[in-house]
Amino acid sequence: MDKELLFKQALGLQRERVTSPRLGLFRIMVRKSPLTTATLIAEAEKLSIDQATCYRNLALFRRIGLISDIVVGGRRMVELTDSFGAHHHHFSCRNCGRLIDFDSPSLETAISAAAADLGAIVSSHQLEIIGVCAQCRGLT
Amino acid sequence: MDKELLFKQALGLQRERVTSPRLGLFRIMVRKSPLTTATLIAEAEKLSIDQATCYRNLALFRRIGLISDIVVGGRRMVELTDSFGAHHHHFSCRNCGRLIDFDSPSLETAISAAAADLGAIVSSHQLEIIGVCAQCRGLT
DNA sequence: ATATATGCAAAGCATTTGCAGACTA
DNA sequence: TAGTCTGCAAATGCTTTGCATATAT
Repeated sequence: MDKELLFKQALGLQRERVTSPRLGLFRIMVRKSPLTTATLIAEAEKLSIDQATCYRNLALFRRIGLISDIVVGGRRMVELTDSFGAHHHHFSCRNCGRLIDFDSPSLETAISAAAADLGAIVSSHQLEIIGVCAQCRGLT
Repeated sequence: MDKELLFKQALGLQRERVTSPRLGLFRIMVRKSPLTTATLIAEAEKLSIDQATCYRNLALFRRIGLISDIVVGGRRMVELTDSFGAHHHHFSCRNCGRLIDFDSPSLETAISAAAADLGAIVSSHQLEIIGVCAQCRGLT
């Protein structure tokens, strides 16, 4: 369950090298996922990691399934896949912009059922709900 | 139920003008939604609509809720919102790249329930399932 | 008639690429 | 050591903006 170990193993399995910039980028992501490329690049710069290296490794991480691209609250972001955290979905508040992670077993069931209806096999899925959060509704 | 009429009304309600480039862009979208900005710009060019006009109107359409940004099959796209078609979700086949629209009442129920658990009100939601389609599985 | 939208061209960001040196396995 | 990865800098691509003219209401 050690994320960095999983990360190194994932690279190893693909015959990809474990380098210090790669580890640095991964740590930033663990800390900030989901994040924009701009944020990643800004954080990476503090560690003297070049932006070309950021983009090259984003492509690599994507290729080997470590991250996925999502749109939350209308902004493009990159997020570590479920391998590095509990599976979850996003609720995005259109009033305060807050992002809330959540999960629901019955939702998962419904998703599997929908895919089964199509005769398809699911490898992953992502859901975003946009609305107004409890706090903004004054329920808190 | 005439889409163009709805479109004109939506603009009118916001005190936005109905212009020929706007109508042209809308028609392209009705025909190709979901599409990439690159596709939109390419189609628009055939109608002598400038790319600056594309971007300015994409921003407008987004602002008044006519389109939304999604990521399908790892590609950023723009899609007409439910006002202009039946509500649906996307299934994207990782093998053949095919995009299948689907909807499922029990899924909708599960989504509402999940939001209710958060104390939130839903204004919209979007789901993408990635997997292998029936045809690629040889079930067809 | 008046305010807004458009096309064109230029500016501003974001992303990718070429290359020589640094580093992993 | 051999082959890959990195930083740097330049190139490319995507999106936004300024301005004079055209257009919708």
